[in-house]
Amino acid sequence: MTTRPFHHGNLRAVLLEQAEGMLRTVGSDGLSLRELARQAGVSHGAPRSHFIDRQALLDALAEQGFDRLTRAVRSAVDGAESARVGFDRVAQAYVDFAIEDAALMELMFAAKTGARPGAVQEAAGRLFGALDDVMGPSGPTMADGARDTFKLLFGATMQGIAALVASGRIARAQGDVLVTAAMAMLLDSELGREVVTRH
Amino acid sequence: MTTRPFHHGNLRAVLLEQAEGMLRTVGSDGLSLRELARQAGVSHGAPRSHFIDRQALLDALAEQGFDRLTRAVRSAVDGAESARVGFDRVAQAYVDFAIEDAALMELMFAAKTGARPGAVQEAAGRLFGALDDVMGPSGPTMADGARDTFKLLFGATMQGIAALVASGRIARAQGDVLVTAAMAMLLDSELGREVVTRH
DNA sequence: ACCTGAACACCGTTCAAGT
DNA sequence: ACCTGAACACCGTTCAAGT
Repeated sequence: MTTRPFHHGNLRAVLLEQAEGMLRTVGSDGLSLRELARQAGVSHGAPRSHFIDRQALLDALAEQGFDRLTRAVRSAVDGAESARVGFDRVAQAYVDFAIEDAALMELMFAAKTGARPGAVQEAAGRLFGALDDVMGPSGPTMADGARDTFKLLFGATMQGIAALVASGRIARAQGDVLVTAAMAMLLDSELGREVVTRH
Repeated sequence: MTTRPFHHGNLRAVLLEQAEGMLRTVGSDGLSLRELARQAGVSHGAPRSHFIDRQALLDALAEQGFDRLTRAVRSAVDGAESARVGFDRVAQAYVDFAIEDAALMELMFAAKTGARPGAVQEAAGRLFGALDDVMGPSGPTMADGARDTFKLLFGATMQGIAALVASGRIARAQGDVLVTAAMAMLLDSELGREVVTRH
């Protein structure tokens, strides 16, 4: 038998997994390092070996969140027969994620009081990059930055809709209506028709 | 002379004003009731007479924020010669507010872990109502809910753009580009042309 | 009605010490 | 390299007591 049951070299991963669950139940305000350590069966000082402070844990959670959302986006794109269907599925995956893990989403897009570490920004960049795959190849006459504008507008709109649902301001069903309306608006716009090519 | 310099019957207002400033510098995580009491020159138990707990103070801040944003929206609409100009000005005011007071904006649209008190939801409703004034009178052939869909989409998009800027993901200038693109998209869309009448 | 101040449980962070 | 456990300063909340 061993006095260190499972967390032998993987305490960091265990803490992150537990923290993600705790985030869903008590929110980021209620997330406590000491409680996390207790649940993991280690001393309250143990997390220090993996996260320099509480903010470092929150940043790691945000980074992990971006990577998970990126995977969800990629998987939504896979097998979509057109850019239009791909975008509709990505939009739904995006909003689903943001509602299911509202506190995590807030962490990912939180206003930076201090400077954000590079790892989080890079993970955000990977999400941004995944959206390229939905848009198809870049056209020859495409204006500089038009694709970026479209991608950012897409992300901003989905995140805004999800925030309305997560805050209880509107019902989930109305959120779906907004997603449909937003996608029609985005894809049928001049910018959308210029930028989203078929594939 | 008096031992209670200024806070005599208005401690609540003083605490709220200080808290709003504190929110800008340290964020909502760093907002401490005891520090607030210290700055106001009262004992650490004094805030309890006005806010039952920390969450009650945060809710009061959110409510106050909605009312201030509502005033900003109303003032942006005043004197606008057309719905189009009105919406452009409202959009700018909205994003300005959200960037200047990013932490407050997060509080206003935060995911509800517990139930939100009615006062906050009502203040949010007043903001929503102010947007009606920008849209002009409702047309006779207008589909049910189309106006609501448009208003919500407008708010969601602006909030999403502001979150991208506030989180340092994009620069302020790029945020302005997104606002312009979003307004063109919204107003030129089928929904927009149906819903925004001239006045 | 509003504020004081002691008391309590909890927290994040630091750090010397162990393995 | 990773974890323990004491120590410290700080916090939210409660509550009897004062005015």
